[in-house]
Amino acid sequence: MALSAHQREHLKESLHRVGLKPTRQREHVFSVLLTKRDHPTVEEVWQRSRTGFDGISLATVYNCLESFVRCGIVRQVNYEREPTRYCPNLAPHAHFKDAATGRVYDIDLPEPVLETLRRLLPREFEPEAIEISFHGKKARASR
Amino acid sequence: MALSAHQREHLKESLHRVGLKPTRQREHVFSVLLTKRDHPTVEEVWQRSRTGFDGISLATVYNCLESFVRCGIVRQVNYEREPTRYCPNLAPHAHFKDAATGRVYDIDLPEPVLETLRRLLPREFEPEAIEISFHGKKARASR
DNA sequence: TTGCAATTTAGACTCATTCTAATTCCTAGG
DNA sequence: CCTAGGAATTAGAATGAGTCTAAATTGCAA
Ligand SMILES: [Mn+2]
Ligand SMILES: [Mn+2]
Ligand SMILES: [Zn+2]
Ligand SMILES: [Zn+2]
Repeated sequence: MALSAHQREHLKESLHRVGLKPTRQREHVFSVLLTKRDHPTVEEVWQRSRTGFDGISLATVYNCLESFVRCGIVRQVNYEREPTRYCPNLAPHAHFKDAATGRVYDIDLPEPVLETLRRLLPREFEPEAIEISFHGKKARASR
Repeated sequence: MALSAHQREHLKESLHRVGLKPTRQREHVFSVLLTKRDHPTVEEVWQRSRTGFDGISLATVYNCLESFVRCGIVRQVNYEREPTRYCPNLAPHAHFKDAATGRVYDIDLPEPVLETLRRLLPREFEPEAIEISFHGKKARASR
């Protein structure tokens, strides 16, 4: 799936802010991330990218994803020491990993909850990032 | 520092529950974890263990720590893909990693806060574990 | 056109962790 | 005491996600 004009602009501008250029590879890999928002690993992004962009190298996928993280439009998600996953959801959210399928879901994080967490810290701690990960079972049901 | 009778008993019983035996190496490595509670990596645990138990191997330190995790008396702490750290604090707590020093601190987690977090999950999600990690700066002060 | 810097690429490399297979330890039974 | 057998320990090899290197390729701007 190709990027919309709006998405392409978002990417271009974000990259530009950190001195990087939009390239064919970056646009394609970004569109792959947006198309199926299931927190893919680098290998998965690579496999998906190869259909629609043959010859793209694994190294380039690593590089593209690193660029996106650097310019703040993608987050890395780590569970234990498994391969890093990538998430283009820019809203504050936690992650839930289903033990049965390995799939990772986004969980919305309201600002008041974040504030509650920040208040747990003694005065001398100045947090720059908070990461919340759930792990458990997801029952079949709804949606 | 040697284990107290109470600590030795705790270790013995915990290992026993999962079919493992207390050994000289396990007791020593466990005492190392309790002596300086700064979330050491395996390498650090190994270095500390070697004074007081010469000849203990890195493989054994890996094995001991895995045993402790398996029987529930030690937690693994991961930040990004850095080497795994180990924590013998059994109370529910989050972690704060100081960007300047790399040191990891325990942050107490009151049950009501955990409950608030669990309530963020849609009905079909059944969490078994919640992990909360802060990252930021810690100002000099207090203590 | 040409020149140049950024990007892409293949493949080598790193290093935390896991695995393997050989030794050592412990202890229950004789 | 002895000894057999299972558990634990050990050194070193293997694994694999991620990083690095150095050589092509690309895309612009002069
Ligand atoms: Mn983690
Ligand atoms: Mn993490
Ligand atoms: Zn996400
Ligand atoms: Zn801790």
